[in-house]
Amino acid sequence: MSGEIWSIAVDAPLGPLHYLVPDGFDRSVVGPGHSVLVPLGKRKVAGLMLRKEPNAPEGVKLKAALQPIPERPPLSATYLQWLEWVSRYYVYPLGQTADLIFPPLPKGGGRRKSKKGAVVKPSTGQTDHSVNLTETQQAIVETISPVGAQDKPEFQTHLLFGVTGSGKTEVYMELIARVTAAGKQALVLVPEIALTPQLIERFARRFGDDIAVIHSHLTPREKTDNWWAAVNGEKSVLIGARSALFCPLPRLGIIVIDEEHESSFKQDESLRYHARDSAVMLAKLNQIPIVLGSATPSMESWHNATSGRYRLHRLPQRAKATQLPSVEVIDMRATRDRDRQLGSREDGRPFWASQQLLTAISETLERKEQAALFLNRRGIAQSVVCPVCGHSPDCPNCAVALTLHGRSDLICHYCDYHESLREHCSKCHDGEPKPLGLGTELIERDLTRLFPEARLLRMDRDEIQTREDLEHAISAIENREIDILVGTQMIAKGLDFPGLTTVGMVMADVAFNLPDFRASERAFQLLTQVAGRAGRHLHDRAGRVLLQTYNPDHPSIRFTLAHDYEGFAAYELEFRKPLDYPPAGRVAAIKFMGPSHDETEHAAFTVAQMARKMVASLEGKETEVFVLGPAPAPLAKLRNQYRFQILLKSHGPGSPISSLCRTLSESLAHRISPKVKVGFDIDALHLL
DNA sequence: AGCACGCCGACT
DNA sequence: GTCGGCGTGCTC
Repeated sequence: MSGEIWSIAVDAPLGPLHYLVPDGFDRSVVGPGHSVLVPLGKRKVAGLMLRKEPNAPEGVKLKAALQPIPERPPLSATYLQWLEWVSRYYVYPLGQTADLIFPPLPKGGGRRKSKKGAVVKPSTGQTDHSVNLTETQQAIVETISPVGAQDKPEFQTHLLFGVTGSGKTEVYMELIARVTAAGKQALVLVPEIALTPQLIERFARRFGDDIAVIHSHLTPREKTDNWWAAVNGEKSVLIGARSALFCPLPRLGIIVIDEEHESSFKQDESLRYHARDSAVMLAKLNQIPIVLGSATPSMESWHNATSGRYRLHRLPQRAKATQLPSVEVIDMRATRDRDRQLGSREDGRPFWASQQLLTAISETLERKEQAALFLNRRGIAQSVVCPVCGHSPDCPNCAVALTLHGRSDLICHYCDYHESLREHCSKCHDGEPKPLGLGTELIERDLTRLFPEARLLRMDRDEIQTREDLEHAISAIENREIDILVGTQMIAKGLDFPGLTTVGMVMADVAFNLPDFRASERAFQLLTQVAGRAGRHLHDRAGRVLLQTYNPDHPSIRFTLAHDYEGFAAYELEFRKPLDYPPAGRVAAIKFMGPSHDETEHAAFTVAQMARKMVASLEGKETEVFVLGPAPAPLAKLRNQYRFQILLKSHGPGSPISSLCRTLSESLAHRISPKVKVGFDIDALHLL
């Protein structure tokens, strides 16, 4: 059989393989970026054609490609190049990386009684094209995308820095309008949790049904329909969570990443890509602008913006005439000491609540406004502890304590293992286990007692499990059917309720007491975000935010109090620099997972040794790289899998770590037990 | 990742 | 005897 030899990326954890594309193949479907079905061993898998090769590697008998895959549209050279970058940089097989770019189902297959074309519920009234930008907003739009520039666009990363309510979305929409008017498409990525009906409705008011939406709560069919609507150019605006980045848009003209600091843009399994960073590369390859927006930019983006790599745009204050909320710090050490002196709390006040917080809630209720209490932990108690022997029941599958829910349900927050709380300690059979710590459920229970007349709603993963749950909750709050809201992260992000004027952070310490170098950054972001929920629609006065903490002097608290992001960033960057933490240096984690503790640990030691040897041989030639560990992962055991990790840290910029990991992954094949799974986490977000 | 092959234990 | 467990090895 005669034909051309092509290297083809196959859907398997392998590098590209060579295949014969027979002469009889339809020439119109042969070329880089086209998908073909190829034989691999005894099975048939999808393959992506990369390039024509002059000859086959020695000692292999070429197989012939079987047939084209019409359900997979051909990828442009740009998307192909981008996929190759993603695959190389994040050290993940190209064929499996490429698999993410195609829809979950074939086009139109299994046609159902679906509302044809109704990709987005058309918004109620008319679309509203009236534009009322402030002068600052207008100036920013002009700088990023002057009228007419859509025809000769240039690559530039813009950081749009502005507090909640400063009007970032208006800027996005005006930029997008210019791009779509020029016949191009816009990609908008938002964190999954922020992809609310309200947000979609906002875009729908401006762009009508020229919108496609992709998020994880769609059925595969809906996802496929939206995917095609964007890929065949029917829709000009694609709004989606992280994975929408992999939707190959034919006329991409601008990318927007809202809340760019959100850690959910990083996928933390299989292909561990960062959607923001990968999007910047996609924009660069397309030579188009990309806009990152945040009220609390990541240290990486802030560093890039202040060093001139990105262009910084400030939206100074709230666009409407509302004030920033007033933030008060409540030193819980004083509350605790007073409680101890009194011996007991005769007023029935729960240990987690200061008098100031309870008073603020009462006042809010009297004004018929809404209050929200935030705590980043579900359940009644963090754990239960035996007062006699100190034992806490822990999960048999994971290395964590069980969390108390309700009266007597002990639940593992990682694998969902359940057991009942025994009356007596299962270890010493003597003491009666007592709850330790607190969670949203306890707060709700105490509030029910303290404010019996108030209507309470708890929003956390136990209560809100589906998108419908979320929508119901949101509309209940909007319709003022709720007086006090208690919740986790879920209520901190993107929600905007006119009646919400008072926000309490029950224990700010939960965020920054984690032993991770990003803990301060995350705490500052969270505190600022939570604070931003209060009084967004008040005109006569400021909303009120109360932060309860045992560390009132912590920098995250101090700078939140002063609404001073830039001060915080300067402080934080100065702290990281001497330690080579990002953005001063780069980090990566090599993760090991296996059913046997010893084998997993051994594999990690073997790879660490290989890495050290490689680093030594690079000495002087490249940027310095440090190999740390291996050490047990923060969650040393998860779902009966033991976990170890090696950390790599490099001094200065550049990406020697990624290429080091690539070399490692190629030479690692037969040197460690096949039972141990190895994953590379380039630019890892969670080190500890 | 699949899917083979292959070498051991325990079942009608 | 052979059915089936999963260790090991390969896929152009």
